[in-house]
Amino acid sequence: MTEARKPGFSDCNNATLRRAARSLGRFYDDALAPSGLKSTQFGLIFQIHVGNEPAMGTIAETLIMDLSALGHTLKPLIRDGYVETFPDKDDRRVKRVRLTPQGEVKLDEALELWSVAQRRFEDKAGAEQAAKLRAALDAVADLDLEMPVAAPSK
Amino acid sequence: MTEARKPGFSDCNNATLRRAARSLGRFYDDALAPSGLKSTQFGLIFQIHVGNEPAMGTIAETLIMDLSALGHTLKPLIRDGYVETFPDKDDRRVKRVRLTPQGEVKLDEALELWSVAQRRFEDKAGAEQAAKLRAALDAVADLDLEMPVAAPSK
DNA sequence: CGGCGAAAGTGGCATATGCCACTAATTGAA
DNA sequence: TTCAATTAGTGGCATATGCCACTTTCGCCG
Repeated sequence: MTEARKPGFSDCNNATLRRAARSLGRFYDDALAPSGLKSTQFGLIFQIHVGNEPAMGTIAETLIMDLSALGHTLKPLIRDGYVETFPDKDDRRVKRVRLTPQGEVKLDEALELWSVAQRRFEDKAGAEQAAKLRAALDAVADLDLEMPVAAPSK
Repeated sequence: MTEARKPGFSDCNNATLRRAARSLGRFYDDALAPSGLKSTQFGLIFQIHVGNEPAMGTIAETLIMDLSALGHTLKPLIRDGYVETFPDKDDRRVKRVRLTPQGEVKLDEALELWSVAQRRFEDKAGAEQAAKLRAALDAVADLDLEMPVAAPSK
């Protein structure tokens, strides 16, 4: 095969996804910059806001992220006073999370900025296209891709 | 408005994209684990491989990533002997990148693993759907979203 | 009731990414 | 030729994410 027919890099779903994520991430980050929040922090704060004082594990599951990663990501937000945690009443292993009043204020502030970016994106990409893209992404995120276990052994 | 009608979090294109990226990233990472490479490193190595001893700036542009981020990401690969850099003949500011023989070997090894994951993904998601998704993601990545400058001042 | 295995987090370590301030090399214009 | 503006990278600093090894709690079973 000629040099041109390698397995095809741009065919990698993951690479393509990450590339787009970097691109879009910068755009939303720029838009949110005035609030001092990164687009990831905004997303996390929003999730906490809509959740009912969610447990860390619940948030991690919803956002499909590693629990420890969530813990790390939460730190700067706690440090800056936007978020606070408290132990679950019935299960001391569980740590619940909620926004502080300042966190709520900051969220409102960020939402303003976010909606501008969101609107601009939808304008450029087409609201319908955007909706389809999100649906496709959600479908991908929820796929059960687990590689079949080599040998179920026994 | 009722609690149910907030601007809609899952409507955030960026958040949805990141969530999917985390999900898919883990899948590809798992698949590539035996090679010792992360999916991101694999993508980067592949890009270097197909490029013609590309300059760092060129790679960064292609992958839509920050130049400094690329530099950081390259370090472990250089440390492990998969990649090496050398100054451009005509412009000493430019640093070109290429795979070492070991890097080529590692790439081949990773490609085997990658194709298994890729195939599995396409099976689950549908090759056609996957192709459409990649096209949509590329379109998003290449959108010119720059926020219109507030005031061109002077 | 004692102990074992599961569940939920934490901390440490490593990579992924960005931004900013700086340095080195070039280029273009006076 | 000389110097200001531009271009390509580097290093430092901070967040984003993951995995792994533990520690603390629970839940359950004998």
